[in-house]
Amino acid sequence: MTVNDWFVENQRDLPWRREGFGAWGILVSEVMLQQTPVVRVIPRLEQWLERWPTPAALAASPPGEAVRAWDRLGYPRRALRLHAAATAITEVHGGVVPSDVAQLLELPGIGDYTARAVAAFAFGLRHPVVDTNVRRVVARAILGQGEAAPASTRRDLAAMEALLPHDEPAAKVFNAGMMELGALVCTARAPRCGDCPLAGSCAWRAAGYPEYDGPRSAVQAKFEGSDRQVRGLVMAELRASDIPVTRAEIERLWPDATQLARALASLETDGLVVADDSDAYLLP
DNA sequence: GAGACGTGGAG
DNA sequence: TCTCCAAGTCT
Repeated sequence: MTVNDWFVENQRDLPWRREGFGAWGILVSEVMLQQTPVVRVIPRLEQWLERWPTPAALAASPPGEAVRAWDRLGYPRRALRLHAAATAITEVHGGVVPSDVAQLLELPGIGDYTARAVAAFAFGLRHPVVDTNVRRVVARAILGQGEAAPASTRRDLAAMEALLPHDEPAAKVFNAGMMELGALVCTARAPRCGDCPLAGSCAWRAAGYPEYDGPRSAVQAKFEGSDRQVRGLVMAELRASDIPVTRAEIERLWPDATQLARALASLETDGLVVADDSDAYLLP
């Protein structure tokens, strides 16, 4: 069976796939989905779009409100960048999400994946879309490897380009289908090869599922005790407060004063936190 | 290219 | 309990 046929039959009913969802909604969904599971994105996305149905609406709110509404999706710099992207769309593109990949890449927080995802899914343009799912499916089905090598934009885009149907609508379905296949069937942990439309032609399966022996991506640093954890605690405190939080209150969040100061300073550098004139802290 | 950057669910 | 992983981006 082809990936496209499989997708038409087996795709999930996700909000951003609904007819007429809109480029802005798709852009927001793609940013929220960066490193964050679908199930956690859906409720937050719907609240977000109800409050900010257009880029101009978001741009008209303070950036801190975007950070607050981001809630616990993680990587709150994404919220700040999404706000900055909304501002750029409003001021530079007349409030209309651009369809051009190069223009999308100019927007804060929009990288190689998201730019092409928006161009392909919101505008139906034929661009290879490569995320972690696609890289894994290609690694297995085409290259015969159990895992994808560390990401390489040039190589990954070329590999997907070679597989992409020439026809524009078919290309859009194929992009979505490869991602969906990786998300539902060709999963990282325990792939369900019995349900895979590519089982008959899969190079990895044909080779007897050899163990992956290539270069591996770096293992994510331990979270417990990290600056990331401290930053997360500070941000949760600020999100929960309508008024500036005093330095003393923040210092109660973490026993290591040096590490806390470092985390707080990095949050200020990122623009996620602002200090007022009485050494209290708040969202921008 | 390596490393930083949140959060929470699954096995 | 602990490791892995989830539609990446930026420096």
